[in-house]
Amino acid sequence: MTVTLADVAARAQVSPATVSRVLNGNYPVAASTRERVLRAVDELDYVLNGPASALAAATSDLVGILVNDIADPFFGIMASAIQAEIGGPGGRAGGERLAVVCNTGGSPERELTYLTLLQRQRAAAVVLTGGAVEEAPHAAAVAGKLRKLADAGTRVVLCGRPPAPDTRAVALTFDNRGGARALTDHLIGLGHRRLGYIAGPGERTTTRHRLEGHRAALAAAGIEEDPRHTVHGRYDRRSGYEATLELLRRDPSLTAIVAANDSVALGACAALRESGLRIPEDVSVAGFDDLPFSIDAVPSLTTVRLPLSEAGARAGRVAMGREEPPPGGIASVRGELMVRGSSGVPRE
Amino acid sequence: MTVTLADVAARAQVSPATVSRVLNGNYPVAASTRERVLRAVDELDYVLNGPASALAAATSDLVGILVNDIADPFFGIMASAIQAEIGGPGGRAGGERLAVVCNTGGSPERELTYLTLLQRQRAAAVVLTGGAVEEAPHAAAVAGKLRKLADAGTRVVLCGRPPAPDTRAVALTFDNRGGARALTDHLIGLGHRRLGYIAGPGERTTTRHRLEGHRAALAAAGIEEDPRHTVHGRYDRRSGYEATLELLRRDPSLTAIVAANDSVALGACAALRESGLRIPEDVSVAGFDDLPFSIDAVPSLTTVRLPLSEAGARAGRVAMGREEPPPGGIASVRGELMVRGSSGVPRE
DNA sequence: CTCCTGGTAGAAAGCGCTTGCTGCAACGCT
DNA sequence: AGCGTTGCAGCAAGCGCTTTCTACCAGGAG
Repeated sequence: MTVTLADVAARAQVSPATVSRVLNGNYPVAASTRERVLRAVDELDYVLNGPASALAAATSDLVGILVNDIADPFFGIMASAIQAEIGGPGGRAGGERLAVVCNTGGSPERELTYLTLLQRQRAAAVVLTGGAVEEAPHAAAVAGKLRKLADAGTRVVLCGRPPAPDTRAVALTFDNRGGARALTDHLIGLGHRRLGYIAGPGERTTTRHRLEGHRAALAAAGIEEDPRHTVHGRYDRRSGYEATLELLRRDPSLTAIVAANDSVALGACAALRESGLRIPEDVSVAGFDDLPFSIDAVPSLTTVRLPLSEAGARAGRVAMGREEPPPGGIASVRGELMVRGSSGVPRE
Repeated sequence: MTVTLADVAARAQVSPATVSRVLNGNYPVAASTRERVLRAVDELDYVLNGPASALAAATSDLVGILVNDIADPFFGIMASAIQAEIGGPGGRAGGERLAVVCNTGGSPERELTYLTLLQRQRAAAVVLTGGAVEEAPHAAAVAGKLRKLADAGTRVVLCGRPPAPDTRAVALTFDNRGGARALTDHLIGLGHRRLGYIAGPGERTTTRHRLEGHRAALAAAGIEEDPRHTVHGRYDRRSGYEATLELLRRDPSLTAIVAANDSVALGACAALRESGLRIPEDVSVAGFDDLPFSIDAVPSLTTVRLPLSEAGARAGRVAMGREEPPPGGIASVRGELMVRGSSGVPRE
């Protein structure tokens, strides 16, 4: 039923070996022969059998991209950039690779299972994006998998994710701590003293790093930290909305709210507005990531811009072996403070 | 180096066939034997070789999801929903399938190449999302591929995409025309007579359908169409911004702007605001899709809600053969008009 | 005119898994 | 007791491709 290499070979009057070589182009084949083969391929509408090829060659052209939440533009933008470099079809690289993005939904188990699935497929490379879960057993399990993948020849790259020790994985990490520090410094510089902080899920590295940066800024300014001023939630709008109401309940005198990311910040804005508070006159708001919609918020969001596309592209190139990994396999990518309309001098 | 089925078999003192059957669970194996095998698998840390298995079984557990732009939440949300149903790891289905999303970037060639790649991998199913390109040769090429995929046993589902005749592909189509009609009807009902329309790229089905709905509403209200009132652009914020300035230049007396989608609408809002026009007092704005951020716009966006998640989930189930396809293989999914703050009675 | 070399093509041995078929106990029936 | 069942396990033949090794053909050198 389906056309095989042998069929093409028969039609072109050559051996299967020759057809394979023409298709892979890694062995000298006379021009006339090549042409004949190519014609046969065309006439028969032959499509290579990926699994068979992967089995025989012991490698596949699959590249996995793991993301925590594909519905979140943060990951969408990164995935898009990574994938553009991987090649996928149309990428600049000649070798067509199937860049596939896998949605872990932030679940450690899923992450592991996807890694296994990718290992099973003998993926050529794997890029893990976004923060990791810090729970020890899981971190160890992931590290183990990554090590095995690397052993099997799969290139592993972490993008926007902290380095994984002892894994030979290249890490392009975002300087969340530094970005958060700069952001809160900015707010403090404006005169704010009572700042609420809406953090992400407690077990994620991203959450911890941003929170640490925030606290470092407070400490540096001699502002004592009030435990009531920090609330944990998810990385979404809804969470920001609810957390803001909670913060306001705990301390109505807050003059600024720092959110874990832009989506959360948007939710915070909505909650403030509904509470009759003006932004930034009554309360300043700050986000993180600088996703495209942040500039359209009213007022536009003060935030920390993360070079998602650039980092993704670089990760993609490294994964393809088209760019040298950074020295030591680790690079820290800095964010840039974007001061916009949502932050201002506090009232009183 | 790597552990194979045979190694596991040796360790468990059974034949490779038995190990395979334990792993696939589609053949009776005595409990004691099964347990022994499972233990060996565990001890050896065995990982099935996907390609080999796919080759032997002539099917793989790959499911492809094609999207036009993975950085766009419209697709992210759908992909997420589809994938949750496909299973991926953690899905409700037992059989672990690797749901992979492929980013075509809206390019017809890439779409085709991805389809070939998926065909090459002998994918179990393929879900194509979003509008299609209408150019005849390309449409034919895609239809041909889909037919071949179907012939090879791959289930093909279209989600938010018009039916592909003669392809046996199941289509869950959004009623873009109806939604657009309702939206413009709403605006006309408020008293608007001079409406600008920012359309998407001309060659996409989505663009055409939404535009048709809009025009149908105008015609029904006896409003003559002014060619100056329609501008084409891309489906992004930037495009909305520029198109709005252009519309305003062409006819400063417009009282409403209907955008191809929410992102475009956001851009339109920004342009209006910068032009010193109030929304909706001076100009009403309407979007399409009802993406999460639409409600956070100020004022919140009047738009047409498309059940992205629901449709995606359904598409995923159909792709898995877990739900009956709609009668005739085609279902039209309706949108719901969401009237919010960005639309109001025109001035004067 | 033979020998060697460089350039191509073919033969064939797998890659690791699935599965149809066969084999063989143990069992229950008449 | 004899024989058909039933339940499980193994054998072995591929699945379609890659790749090593061998074979061959020219042509130039000796």
